[in-house]
Amino acid sequence: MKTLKYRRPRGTRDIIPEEYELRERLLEKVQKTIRAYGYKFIITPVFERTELFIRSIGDSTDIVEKEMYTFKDKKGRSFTLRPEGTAPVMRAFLENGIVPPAKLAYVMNMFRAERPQKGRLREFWQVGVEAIGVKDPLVDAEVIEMGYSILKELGAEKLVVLLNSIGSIDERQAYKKALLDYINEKEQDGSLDLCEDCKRRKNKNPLRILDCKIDGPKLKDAPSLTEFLSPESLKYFNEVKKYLDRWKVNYREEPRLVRGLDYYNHTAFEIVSEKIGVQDTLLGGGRYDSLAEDMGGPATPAIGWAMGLERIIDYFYRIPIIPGPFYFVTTVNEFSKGYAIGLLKKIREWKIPSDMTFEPKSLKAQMKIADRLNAVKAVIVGEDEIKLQKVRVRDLETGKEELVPEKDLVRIYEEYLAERRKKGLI
RNA sequence: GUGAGAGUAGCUCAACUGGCAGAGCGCUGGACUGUGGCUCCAGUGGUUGGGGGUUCAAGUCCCCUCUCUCACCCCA
Repeated sequence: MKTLKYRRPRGTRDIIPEEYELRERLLEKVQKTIRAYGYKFIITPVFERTELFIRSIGDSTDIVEKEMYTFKDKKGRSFTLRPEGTAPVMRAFLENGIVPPAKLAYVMNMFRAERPQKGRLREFWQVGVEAIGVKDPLVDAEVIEMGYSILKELGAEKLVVLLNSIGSIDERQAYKKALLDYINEKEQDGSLDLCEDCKRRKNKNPLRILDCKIDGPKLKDAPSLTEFLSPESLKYFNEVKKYLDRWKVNYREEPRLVRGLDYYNHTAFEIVSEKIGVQDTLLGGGRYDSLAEDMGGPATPAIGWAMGLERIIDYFYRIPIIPGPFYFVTTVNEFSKGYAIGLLKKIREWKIPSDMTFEPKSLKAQMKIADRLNAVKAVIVGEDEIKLQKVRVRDLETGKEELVPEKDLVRIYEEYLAERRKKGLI
């Protein structure tokens, strides 16, 4: 390849027409469903005060420690390209005085400076929902069920909801301490030697040690998080499951499922597809009842999830054929071309997608372009047609031609639309 | 951030142990002077990702760098 001067930054993607079209369709479907559950869409700024993310996500999380795109403005204030949507949406909810209960949804791009791999980019798009202001097992179940339904509608296969309750912050704190005590004790009597990763996890996120491929199995008789949940937490969790059963959501309890971000409590979940590779989480979320208060707002319970658009697109969507102009106007010489540009303008005033070539080209070459663009009809304007005050309309699929007066172009277009509608193609 | 593999025409990929950079598809034109898709013919196409080194000679070997892929960490 010729060496270009500029290439896109690592881990980013250009959304070229094929993928753009595909996204539009996919998002249309997703947004329709989300609205059916009573959500309203919002957009927040791409960057926020760095502090917002550090305080809400947690300063010892990977996101904050090594993945944020942070920069300073001219006055030395620190800003960060959003690495996730929940904190900004909650901030917007509070700042705009939106009245709870509120169901907010978004389609926004996120930025994390990770090493890219399949299904993991530095700039990526998420569809997310946040149900703010209600604490009831029904909401938890509804949010999860909606995510599950959306993925199913999109054609994702072998879906499983992984479900857990990580308790209140206090309960989790108590458990963390018990787990660490247990581990420290075993390390001291020499019966346990943690791997390098887990030594690091001890300080950062000890709950993850249970999930470690090396050390996890060694901790079979460690205390379990469930033992530390209060009767209320357990009851709440059981009710969530009850509703999920009722709505026939395929879930599996996953006691080792924990959330990386600090603001989560109680219900935590992921939806994975067992059909795809290592990055199999299509959607992840949980409850975060203390976030609003942490940000200086009134105590407001909330729950939500985010879904990675690229992962869906990569695995479940095929490239669609992009529709071209409806009419492609072709000419045979300079005279007919002069006539045709007038006709083209008229067609466009009728708001019918249309185009033609301006460079002098043979009719054959023009037809070829029409075909390549996926045009529906070629409109041939030749001297014979002009003499008859008509145009020749050639159907590019069937090859059938008809000689009609100009204004029939509107009728032909409308008939085509009606036909497509009848077939449910629009 | 750690580890491994890869990068050759617009795209998909060839080129034996270092020895003239190729094919298919695409694109342009023609066969068919006003008719696309099928077929046939011709043409177009490259600093072999970039930089440096070894060598008579480097796509091929060595070093650096960029990007992609896979895995780890972690996550959507």
